[in-house]
Amino acid sequence: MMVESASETIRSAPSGQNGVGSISGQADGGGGGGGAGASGTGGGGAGRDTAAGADSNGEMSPAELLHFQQQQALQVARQFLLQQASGLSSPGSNDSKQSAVQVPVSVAMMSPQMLTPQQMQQILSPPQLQALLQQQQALMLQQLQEYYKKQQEQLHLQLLTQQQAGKQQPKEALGNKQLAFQQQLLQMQQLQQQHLLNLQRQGLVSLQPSQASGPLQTLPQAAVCPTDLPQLWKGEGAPGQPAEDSVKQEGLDLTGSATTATSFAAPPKVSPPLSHHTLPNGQPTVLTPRRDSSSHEETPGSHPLYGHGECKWPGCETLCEDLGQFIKHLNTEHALDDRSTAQCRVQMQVVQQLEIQLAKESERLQAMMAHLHMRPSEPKPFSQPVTVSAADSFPDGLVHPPTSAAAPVTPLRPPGLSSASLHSGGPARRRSSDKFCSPISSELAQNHEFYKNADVRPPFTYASLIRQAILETPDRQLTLNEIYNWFTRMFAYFRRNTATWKMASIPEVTLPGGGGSDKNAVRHNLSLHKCFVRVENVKGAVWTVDEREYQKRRPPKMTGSPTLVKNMISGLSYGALNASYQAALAESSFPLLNSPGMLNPGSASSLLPLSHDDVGASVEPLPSNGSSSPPRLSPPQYSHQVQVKEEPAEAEEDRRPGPALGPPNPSTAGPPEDRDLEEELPGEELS
DNA sequence: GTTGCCGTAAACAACA
DNA sequence: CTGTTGTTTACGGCAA
Repeated sequence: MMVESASETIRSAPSGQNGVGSISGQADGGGGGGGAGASGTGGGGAGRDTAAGADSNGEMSPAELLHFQQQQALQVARQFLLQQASGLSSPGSNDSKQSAVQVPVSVAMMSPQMLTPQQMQQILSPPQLQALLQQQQALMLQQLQEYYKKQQEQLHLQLLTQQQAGKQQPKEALGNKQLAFQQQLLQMQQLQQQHLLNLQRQGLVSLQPSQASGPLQTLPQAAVCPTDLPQLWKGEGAPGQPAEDSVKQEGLDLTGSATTATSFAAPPKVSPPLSHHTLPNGQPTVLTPRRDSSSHEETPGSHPLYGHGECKWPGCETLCEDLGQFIKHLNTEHALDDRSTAQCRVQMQVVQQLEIQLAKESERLQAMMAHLHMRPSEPKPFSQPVTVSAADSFPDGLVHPPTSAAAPVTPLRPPGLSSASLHSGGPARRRSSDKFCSPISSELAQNHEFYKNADVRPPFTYASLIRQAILETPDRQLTLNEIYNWFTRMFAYFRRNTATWKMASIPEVTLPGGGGSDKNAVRHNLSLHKCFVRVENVKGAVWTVDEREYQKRRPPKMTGSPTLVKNMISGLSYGALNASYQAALAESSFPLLNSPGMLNPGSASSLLPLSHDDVGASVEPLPSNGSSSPPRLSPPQYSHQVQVKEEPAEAEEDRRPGPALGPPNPSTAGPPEDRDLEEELPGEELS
């Protein structure tokens, strides 16, 4: 998995698809520099030393040489560890801050300021988290690229030297060297294990049986002990390095014999290719358990590094027909060698960096929420946690369209949106917001730019959006195609899916995440909801909105429970509402809102609709006024105009939109059904 | 556990 | 024949 995700991320990153971009963007700037610098420092230094050593090696006695080389190896490894610990290597935008992180991430993660696991979970949905991780991973990988290469060079140099110089005891030399490395790796492993454990404890990482199969699971207690190492190596299980096998076996099967370290040290060279069944489980250790979640952990016959028929080792996408073949591939191509170990290290760093980043972002989110007076642990925010991207979007309270970052897919969170409303676009989503707290019109107005540029799925239902589209037009009517256009024009999200948008029929580029035809969804909604009325126009058929019907839809909740409405409208609701809205309210000090009348559900509903465009249904009143940014009228004025204009207009227009000839709007007149609304709306509105 | 809403997918028909 | 527009049904997820 990791591999795959990494590679994917990298690929996608450039294309600028994800919102996470925001993060990455930041990271890039600072991170790049930081990372490079760090790597340079560590790797460079080591490299030099190594080189020097190699040169002089020729004249040393075998014994000396060996010793020397061992020292070098240790040094390199130490440097690496050092970097890890100090966070020097970390690239991220946060170098400066990161430097502060001198402790293993795990420790950092545990800092008090951190959100609780639950909170984190709420904030970051698995997919989002994953996306974030992937993004970060990509970044990290890139940034670590240099370091990695240097390390590689060094290692190769060493190897060459060894082979040349120590023909007599090549194996021994190698063995020693490996031993040294292994020891270092062991240390790193320990760090990592601690990490995982910490994460696990925090609930950030849920180790799945299969994933954890490795050390953590099998040898919980041993997690921190050498045993893990083997596994790390085992994965790469090299034909050339049998030791692993044995080691692995030991590690896995024998619960944790501390001896492992030694054990593998001893045999470093022989290798019984693992055939193994063990392999499947073993690998994982290394990295982020989470990522894999997508695939096969559950299947016993699966392997964390194998999925979709291909090897997921970082940078390797070799196709393997079956697990057996894959294992073979794993053992040959990703054996325990310098390259593999280096990759492991890189991966570890990636994970660590991600963890650090996650911690930071979480913290940021918390601060943001605190600032917005939102309850950190929102009532179960929506199943969709927000991508925490970032902070970027925030400071000014204005939308920061991801410009340079290329409108990353991600989610910069629209300033005005509550975390709830944002969702990263997975298939199933809940537009909770449109249920009551967010008036599309104002919301859109506020975040117009944001939605236009950020690939974020708007937190509104299709129905709401369609309605919005229609109401935005002077005539209050649109053809299907115009509606489509509106969607694509207004939302980067739909634009992105243009291909699918066009129609399912066009196989074209079916975006992976994108999925199906939103067009179909639009059509479906138009047909399905009574509130959308098709009118035969001169030009053809156009769609209009039957406001009553539309309101009728949701009100059930609102009207149904006056108390609810009341609450929402009243101060209580404020708390729940968006900070931005609140702010808007405060600013505009909309009289109506404060007026007792607002408490009355009926009045509320009447007002709402008035507000500009969407106001929909429910309790959007709040936002409607102040927030509606588009036309900058003074709140009162604006609202007034709207009211007067819209309501009546709607009533009439809806029924027979403009030129509508034979307005098939039966619904309008229908008194019985609309009672609640009709009674309330008309009267109040007009009044 | 039920219900309602929503999103998605898909089959189909009518029409240009 | 193909593509678009509409309608309808089914299914799953989620929240109340």
